[in-house]
Amino acid sequence: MRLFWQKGYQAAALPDLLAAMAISRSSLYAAFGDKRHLFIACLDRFAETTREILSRARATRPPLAALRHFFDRSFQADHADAALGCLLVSTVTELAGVDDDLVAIASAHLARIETDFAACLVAAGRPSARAAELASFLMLVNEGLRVGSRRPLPRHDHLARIETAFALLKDAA
Amino acid sequence: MRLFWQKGYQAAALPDLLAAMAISRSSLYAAFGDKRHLFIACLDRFAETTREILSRARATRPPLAALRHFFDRSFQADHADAALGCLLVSTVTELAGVDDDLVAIASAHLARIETDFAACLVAAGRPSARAAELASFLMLVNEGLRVGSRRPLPRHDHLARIETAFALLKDAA
DNA sequence: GCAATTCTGGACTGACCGGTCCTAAAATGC
DNA sequence: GCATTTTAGGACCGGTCAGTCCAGAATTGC
Repeated sequence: MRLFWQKGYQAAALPDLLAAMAISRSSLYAAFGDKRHLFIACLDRFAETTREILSRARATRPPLAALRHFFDRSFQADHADAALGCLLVSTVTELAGVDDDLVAIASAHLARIETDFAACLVAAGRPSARAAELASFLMLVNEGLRVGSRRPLPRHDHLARIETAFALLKDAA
Repeated sequence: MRLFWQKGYQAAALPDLLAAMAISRSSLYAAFGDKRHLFIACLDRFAETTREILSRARATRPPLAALRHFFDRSFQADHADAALGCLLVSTVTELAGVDDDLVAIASAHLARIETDFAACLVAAGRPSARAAELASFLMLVNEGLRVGSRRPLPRHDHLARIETAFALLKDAA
């Protein structure tokens, strides 16, 4: 999963995947069928762990703080995956027009995450229509941040972007 | 350029490119050297035409309306390129970790566009520090919208996202 | 209208891709 | 501890990739 995350679907070659998984070709094909189905399994797993980040944050924080934590977490100094962005977002941009079925899967996962955002906002007292609108905006911010995190910008810029986005959100909410 | 825009760098195969350009292999190699340099030429051209959209809008509109037009334009009903997103954004996500030199080129173009945003905001009376901050936010919105436009969502959702983002921006500005 | 030059088309190459297959090793059941 | 079943390893396959090359067509200069 990490290799797909770093390199994208197309650029992750089978020999690299095998080395990363420390198994042989036939084992991979026996377990997953082909590269594409392995990738789908990675998309599912990525979405699951991503949603867990938010749900775990909600267990220990008020709803809005949990949301903020969700965005901050990826950019913490000790976080090695900060520059990798989001596998789902990268998949959408890499494979749109190339493999639209995979894009549909990734997009559906993003939609579920957006629903989680909305649930968070409802828990924070927003009416459901407004929560949906703001959740859509948060997903927009998420997509933008994940693209931005793959750009060679100073770390401070990334953090400032989150800060500005949440400042605007706070003013409006 | 349109083919790279639709399919991305890796998935745009040379035979497809030749067909789209209606020239032969040797002509392409004589003119551009290789696929990679052709792609760089496309990145430059894309950035140039993108910046012209904003500069032309500024010639006939007040600064903030020009900015809004820049974002609206891509999603107009008659616009065939609406679902293609942004070649620079797609390049960043597709090639980060694969060809970081190309990512640096695309990222530098995005930075120039962000500077154009900031100039717009300064012309609208914002102090330069605030203009830079909001321009960074607009670039975040741009990156998010261009990702989103490659997702199979109803057209209305895309328009609503622009609406929400600008509503938040207006409240804060 | 001829000759020198430039440009074009398409066959060709080596490399690498994803996927298959067969053999050998390991694990399991008894 | 042996026989059977399951799993792993790596050689092998056709296909496609980006890039090269040469012969023939078009263009240019005069």
